[in-house]
Amino acid sequence: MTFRQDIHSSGIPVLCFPCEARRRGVCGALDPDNLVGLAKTCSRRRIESGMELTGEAQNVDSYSNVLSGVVKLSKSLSDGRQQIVGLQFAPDFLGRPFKEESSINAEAATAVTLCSFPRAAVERMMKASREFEHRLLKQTLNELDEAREWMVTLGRKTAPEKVATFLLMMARNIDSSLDAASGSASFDLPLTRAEMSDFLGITSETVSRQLTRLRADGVIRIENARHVTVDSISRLEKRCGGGRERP
Amino acid sequence: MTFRQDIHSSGIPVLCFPCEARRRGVCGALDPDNLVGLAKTCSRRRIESGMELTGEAQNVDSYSNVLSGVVKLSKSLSDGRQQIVGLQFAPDFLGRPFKEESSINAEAATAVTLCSFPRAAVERMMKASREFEHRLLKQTLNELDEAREWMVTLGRKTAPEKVATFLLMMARNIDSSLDAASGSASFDLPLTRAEMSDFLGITSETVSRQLTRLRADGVIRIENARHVTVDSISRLEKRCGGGRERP
DNA sequence: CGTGTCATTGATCAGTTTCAAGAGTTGTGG
DNA sequence: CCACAACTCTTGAAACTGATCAATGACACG
Repeated sequence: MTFRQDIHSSGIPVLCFPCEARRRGVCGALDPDNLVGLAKTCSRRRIESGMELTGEAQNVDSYSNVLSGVVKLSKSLSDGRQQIVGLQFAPDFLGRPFKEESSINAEAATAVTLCSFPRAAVERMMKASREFEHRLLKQTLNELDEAREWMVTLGRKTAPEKVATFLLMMARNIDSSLDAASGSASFDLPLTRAEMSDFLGITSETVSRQLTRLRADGVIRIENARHVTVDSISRLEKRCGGGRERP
Repeated sequence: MTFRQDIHSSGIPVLCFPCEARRRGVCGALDPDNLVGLAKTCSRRRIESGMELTGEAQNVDSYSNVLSGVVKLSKSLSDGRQQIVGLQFAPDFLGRPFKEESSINAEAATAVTLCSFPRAAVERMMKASREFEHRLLKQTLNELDEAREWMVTLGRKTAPEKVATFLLMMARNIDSSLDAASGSASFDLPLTRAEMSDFLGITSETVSRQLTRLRADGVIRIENARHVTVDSISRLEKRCGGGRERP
């Protein structure tokens, strides 16, 4: 893979200049020098939906930034039962530092663009830039918060609430309609019914039934099984089963 | 709270010398100078079972190391449903850095000893010692792994498997019998049936029934509702519903 | 225009919850 | 030291939610 390594007048590699990971991701931690060093080793890859990025119990030889698309992280039991334990959107950092092998499965849920770095380069960067490690810590803490939030959904919510919670999460993460605070959202689901069921800890039939119910109740519109429109986010929120304690 | 601030010949505060957090926790990151600085601000506290350490949506004004006992982290929905999202054992670091207020509830599940530091002191230490932040990152990554592992239990395991998985986790964390690899374990449950149910996403009645079943099947012995003995860990493992993919 | 994958819908079934009652424990005060 | 109160735990029966099994429908692709 070849790309221009010209240095922009600001000292930032052209490849990195428009990159989301520089603004909001871990690369924002790097000064131009470090960024140039890392950019030399990186490779941009487009990955088709359904491709496996890292298998469970597989060696980790690279880390990546998610530049577009959705990556699903999953774990499975030996009898085939599967649980999706997280979704990553741009500009999340993908990979588990400080461990020889991954304990989770990473797979492209949609078409995905990654900016990948060899393991060694990331480890060098982690040593070189304190801010880099700091950002990693912050992202990890956020992921931990999200994981725990999801544990409440998995352990304590009913099937209708689970599906509503998922839709709300999607509306907040990948709403393609421009009007942010308009109270409505419209988006393509990045997951199949079966994947949603693995995320929510229910069956795909139940997911389907609950979506049908939400449509019948006028909470959502389903254009073509993949595309969903939520006219009133607040109505959807009411179906998520109450948030934090103390109103 | 007063304590001797004498400096041991090694330069390590006497209070810290025997401390588990120095050997395996975040304090191990600190050189004697930093350790002395931090020790000046710390206070050792004994907390009775059931006391709340940090409420949801409450300001975080201190961080702690868990020195003994078990701390339970939970989240709850507005209608009272509760989910325990993690347990912390010695010498875990307790608290959520970089956030004004906690989004989870921390409560002493058993009697607990803490070594608490004012927020500012920890933040100073995080700036002063790179290794300190590094250890925090490592612990956070481990907690994330554990949270995701638990998501599989919550989302994809049956009630019998959930209870077995919980017992196995306890056997590994707080086995009081000395013989480590003997294949047996004996311990006091740190949680009531109701708390176990909130951890496992089932009802306390179901927990009770499953424990009864495990006892009837000879997998565990129940001495007094709180104390459990597992004679064969491997038999217990078989009831956890299969671990990782690919045997 | 098959063929295969994914989604919907229906009917039945099983596991878990709910409701209810009783058995064990623990602590308190007479 | 015993009796009573307050819990926690166990057990049973009925009710329900969500799973399973099965058939059909929708859509994309060769």
